[in-house]
This record gives sequence, C-alpha cells and structure tokens, in this order.
Amino acid sequence: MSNSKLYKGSLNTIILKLLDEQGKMYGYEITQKVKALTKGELQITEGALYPALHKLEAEGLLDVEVAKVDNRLRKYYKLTEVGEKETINRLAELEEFIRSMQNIVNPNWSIN
Amino acid sequence: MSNSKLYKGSLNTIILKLLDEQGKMYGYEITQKVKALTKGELQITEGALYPALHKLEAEGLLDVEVAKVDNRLRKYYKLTEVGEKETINRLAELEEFIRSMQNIVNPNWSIN
DNA sequence: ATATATACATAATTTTCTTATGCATAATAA
DNA sequence: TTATTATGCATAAGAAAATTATGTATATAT
Repeated sequence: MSNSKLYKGSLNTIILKLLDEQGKMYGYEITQKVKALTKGELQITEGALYPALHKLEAEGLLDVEVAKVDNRLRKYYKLTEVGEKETINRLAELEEFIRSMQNIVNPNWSIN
Repeated sequence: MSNSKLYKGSLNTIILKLLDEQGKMYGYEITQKVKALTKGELQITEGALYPALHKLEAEGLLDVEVAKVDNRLRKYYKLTEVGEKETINRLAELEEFIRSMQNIVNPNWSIN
C-alpha cells in the first residue's frame, strides 16, 4: 500500500529470489508470500505481477506447469537452469543496491 | 551504472534527504555526492535529475537560488518548510521499503 | 444472496527512468 | 594549441515498469 510505488525495478528479482528458495510457486501465492514477508508493506498488484511472469518466461528464465486444484487453475512457475544463474547475478545487484541506498539514507546502519 | 535501473521511485527521496542534511545543493553537486556515497554504484543521470528537481520545486518542496561561481551558473536548491515535513515522511517510507526488501532477499541480515 | 478470497489475464494510462541532444565555460591533456 | 574532460544547466523522444481499471471464473463465508 504505502510503499507500493517504491519497488519499481526490483519486482523481477523478488520473483526470481522467491522461486529460487521455494522451488515452484504460482502467481497468487507470490503476492501472498511477499505480503507476509513484508508484514503487508509490499503489495504486488496483479497488473504488475502477471506481465512480469510472462516476460520472465519469454526470456527463458522460468518454466510453467499448469495445474488444477479445487477446480481452480494454477500456473506453477519454476526457474530454468538459465534462470538459476540469472538469479544469482540479479540478487547480487539488488543487495548492492540496498547497501547503496542505506549508505545514502542512513550511513550509520550496519549490516551483518 | 550497473544498478542504475534499480532506483526507480526513490530518486526524489534521495534528493530530499541530501538537501535535508546538506542544507543546500546544486544539481551537479547532487550527482557527485550520490556517486561518492555509493562508491560509483548509483549514477544519477541529468535527464532524471533536472526534471525531478523542477517537479519538486513545482510541488513547493524546494526553493531555488541562482548563483554564479567561476563564471558558471549554479542553481542551489533547498527544502521549504513543507519540504522538510515531506522529507520526514518519505524517508520513513524509504527506510521501511529497504527493510522490506531485506526481509525478502536476505532475512538473516540484521539492521542496527 | 452477497461479499470476500482465490486465480488468472490484459488494456489504457501514468510515472519515472534512459538516451540523445543542445548550449556554455573552465581546466587539463595531447 | 587544440582536443578532451569536467563543470553546469536543460529538454525531447522513447522505453520500462508500474498503477488502475476491467474482465472471467470458482469457492467459501456471512
């Protein structure tokens, strides 16, 4: 909600990171997971999420597997081999970005 | 350079934060300060910076003062009273965002 | 019956960048 | 001395990445 306008550019990396640690996830599950991890701070909108998933798939970073659970459709996404390698790079970049931001907004913070 | 695509949405807050702690700064100075603070990681482009400064001014958050130094033009920006109040809010939001990102990419990090 | 949760999708629009360009002066390197 | 780099501003065109608004459909809770 309040911070929803701030995660621009990092959504793709968030998706990759979650898939890396969870193995496979479906779209709705990702939105709920992020909400839980951030105590409601980051709300990923569907209009951002689904196009992002489709793009990552088109880029060859994700594979899809359709399932039907409780008569409802689910599309499970998981990292391809290329996707796993990309995830490492993008995560490193995002972590560096976070450190840079901290150096600006609060140089006193220490990160361990 | 490498991370330049990641700071979308946070540039305004960075500007406000720097002006809050430095009192007044001119555009070029801001780009150099950010570069120094982030060891070259974040490069603020002029095409992003100047429109952002103009917009913040139009919103009433910044005041401008033109100076001529070494026969070159400088536009010093500083926070208005409204700008100072906004800075507090936006900084809090950005810090919360950074914490949220950390909860996702590295839940083991502790921040002090 | 109605609202909320689950689950996907896309189109229109807006925001916010990047890239490219332009002007001008000062300092430094070739 | 001439070319490049640094300093300093600005804006236009285009791309990227969101938001907002829809749309479809099933399940569950009130």
